[in-house]
Amino acid sequence: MGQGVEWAVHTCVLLAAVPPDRGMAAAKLAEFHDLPPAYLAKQLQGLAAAGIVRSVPGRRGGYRLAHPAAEVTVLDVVRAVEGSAPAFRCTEIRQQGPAAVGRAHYRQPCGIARVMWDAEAAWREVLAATTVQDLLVEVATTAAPVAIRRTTDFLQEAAR
Amino acid sequence: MGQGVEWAVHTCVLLAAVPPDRGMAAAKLAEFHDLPPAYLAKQLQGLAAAGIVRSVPGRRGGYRLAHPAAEVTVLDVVRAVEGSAPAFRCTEIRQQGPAAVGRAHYRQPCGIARVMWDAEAAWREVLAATTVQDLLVEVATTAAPVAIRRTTDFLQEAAR
DNA sequence: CCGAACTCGGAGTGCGATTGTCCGAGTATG
DNA sequence: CATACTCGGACAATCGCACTCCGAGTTCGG
Repeated sequence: MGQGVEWAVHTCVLLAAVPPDRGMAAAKLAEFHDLPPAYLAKQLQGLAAAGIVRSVPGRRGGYRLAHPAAEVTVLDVVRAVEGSAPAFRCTEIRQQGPAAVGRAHYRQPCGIARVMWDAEAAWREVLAATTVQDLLVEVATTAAPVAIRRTTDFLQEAAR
Repeated sequence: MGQGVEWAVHTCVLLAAVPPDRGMAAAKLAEFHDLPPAYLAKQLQGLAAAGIVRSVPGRRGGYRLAHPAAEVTVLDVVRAVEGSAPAFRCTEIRQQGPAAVGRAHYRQPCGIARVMWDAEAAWREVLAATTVQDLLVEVATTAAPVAIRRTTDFLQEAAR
């Protein structure tokens, strides 16, 4: 799993904490987590292309969530960054070798692939059950008061 | 996900089809699925190191399953080849940046990491629910009779 | 109306992991 | 005891990820 996933989810949670009609520049988003600004920008491009965030160009531009935080699941963010291709690729090696028979005889998909795909479906189901809103609420209720204060201070300074 | 996973699982299912006190050479295992012999040998080394298969050196040596096929889960095979490290690595970026506070304030693990790890746990659970024996039975009951015949012919010729 | 500064967007680069290959050490056989 | 066949680990090529930089576009201030 790529490193960018962690950054993207954290960034979306941060964006969920700014007022819905405000945005934040990519450089500020990177500064909040001390990340390489240029590379986070690349991830944000992926999020924008997937419709998770909306980019606003210009002098006071930046990024903002394209939809309410309660409607954005963790799965959406992961798929935007990592792509939606299944992790397991079945190359149908059962159709190769001395025991292979005509292609028409393999009507059902390979049992191994089915198990792998079922596992990935269970994985996606868990990720789809949690929204960015849920994550924000959890942080807001469990984080130390000092950390919350510093975050609000940062938001007041950096939000547009 | 690595390509070797598919090869390893298919190979274990094939090994489950040979009599328990017999084995098969790596070259023959590769020939059955038309795979690069040297690279499959590498995967088999991983399986042997993890205790999934047992290697027999010498003139009439080869590989055989180290345990009954009903006791080997797909998860075991995947972890032997891909490693048991979690796909998602939490680098604790919440502890970096201007809003970070002392390390002692982060008692609970990061909520994002928890969701990711829950998803991976669900993934592993599905993979652990299917054994190599299950896969072999499914192939034996659903494959075309011609394919089964060719497989048994191959086994009689290649098994040791 | 115009200049300027700041924003996003895509093209370009280095590195680590995976893929793939080879030859040597070891063992049961005849 | 010689041999032929096996596994085992050491050795390159390829691909995707991590990272950076500069140009196009837009809004703000004068």
